[in-house]
Amino acid sequence: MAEPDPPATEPVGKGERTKQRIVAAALELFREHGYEATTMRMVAEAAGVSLGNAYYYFASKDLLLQAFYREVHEAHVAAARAPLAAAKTLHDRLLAVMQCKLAVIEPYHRFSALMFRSAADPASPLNPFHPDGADIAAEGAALFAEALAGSNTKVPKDLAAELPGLLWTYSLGIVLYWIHDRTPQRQGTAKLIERTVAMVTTAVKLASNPLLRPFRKQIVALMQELRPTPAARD
Amino acid sequence: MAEPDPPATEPVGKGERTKQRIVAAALELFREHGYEATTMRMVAEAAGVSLGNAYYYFASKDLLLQAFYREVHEAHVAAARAPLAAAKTLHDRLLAVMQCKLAVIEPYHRFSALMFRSAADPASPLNPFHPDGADIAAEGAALFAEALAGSNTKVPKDLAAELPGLLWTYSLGIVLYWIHDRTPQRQGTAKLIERTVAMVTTAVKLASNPLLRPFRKQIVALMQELRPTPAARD
DNA sequence: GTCTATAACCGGATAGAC
DNA sequence: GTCTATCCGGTTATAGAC
Repeated sequence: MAEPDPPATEPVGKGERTKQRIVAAALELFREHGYEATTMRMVAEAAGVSLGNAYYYFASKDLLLQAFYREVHEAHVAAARAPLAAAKTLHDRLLAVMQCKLAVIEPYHRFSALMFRSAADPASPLNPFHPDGADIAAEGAALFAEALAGSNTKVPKDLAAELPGLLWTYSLGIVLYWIHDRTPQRQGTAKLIERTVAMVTTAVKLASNPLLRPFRKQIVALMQELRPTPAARD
Repeated sequence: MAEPDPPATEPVGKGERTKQRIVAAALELFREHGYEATTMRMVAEAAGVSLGNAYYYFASKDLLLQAFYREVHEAHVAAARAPLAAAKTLHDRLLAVMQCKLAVIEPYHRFSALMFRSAADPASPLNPFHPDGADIAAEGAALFAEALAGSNTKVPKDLAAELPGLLWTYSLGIVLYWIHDRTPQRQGTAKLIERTVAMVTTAVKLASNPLLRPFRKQIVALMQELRPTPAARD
């Protein structure tokens, strides 16, 4: 305990290890007891630090969730890799991405409800529309861009620029439904994904039809208008 | 104070008045300080009751929000009456309903953020998908049904049954955007309403087109499938 | 049995010493 | 960077008043 203990394989900053311990303890406890039932005191104890020290690293309980959020996203990207490589049609590729999402988040169903509660708060960095979460949003859209790019379905150029973002928003809606889904094995959400992916595919194919051009233009114009999100204060 | 005080004009139960006072005090404080900054102790004091007494009537702070929720809905219905009577086209009628909504909720913008935070929690009775709130959902849909009924736009029969509910969901989405809207006078949301109402109107008109029949059927089938919401436990 | 009040409890968050 | 000691506010237990 008294040795200097030089940094061997870990060139990380001083308390970086402590931070990791706290995150690990929190995720473990969240998984086991859910978000609400896990107190900061429990996290601190499990991580072997004091309550105040835990707050030194994470200014709020919500902030601990951000770590979770990122972990889930990375797991989703990883899980989707193989199915995406196998699926060729747009329908199958979208279905693969959504089904992977569902599989990845399932273990957290209980505690995701509370996570979402925080995510809906505009002041929370967990909120999908919050600037701090912009990178996660962009990465989420990127996954859908990949799903689109690998398919043989033709997408009108104007829509192609907006579609990944639209699909990411769609996936948030599915997650919202999933949170409230109390059917066994989340069958309701599974069904919903099947149905809506089919609808999305139909819609994308219809989008090339000249009849729908005005409608498509409306959507694209709206999306472009919404993009910049000037972060004026209240 | 010692008189029996027979019920003159108020046949209300004993503590009904107290309850009213608490709600009134809470709404006032919410409007002024926002939800989070308003403590139950403040509410109790403003209502002239003890903290414990406030909890006797409202088991949680969230429950006070339910009262607010209903008040807002009734104000919305009232505010929409005149504009609805004046507007003839579907576009104008939807726009009227949405603009009234926006006007009615504007004074609560600051505290609605927190309200939504609660509303997103599946366990909260504020949640739009929660059975306890089913009546509010139904009334919300009814308002859109009225907007549809009074217009001269033709809606395919299968879709007509689902459209009010769809439009109510749409309005929830607009509110979600509004909560995050930091533009002056909520211009962003106003613009969004204009744009999306135009799109919705376009979509409803297109829905009669034979080309879109399969897509329409998909939507209707999905809506019907989602309806029963069996409330199985986790 | 209906209502009201006081005194805790608990957990998120903070202040300030070391 | 880490701790201890508090604060603060939602919530609950419980005792009594009408």
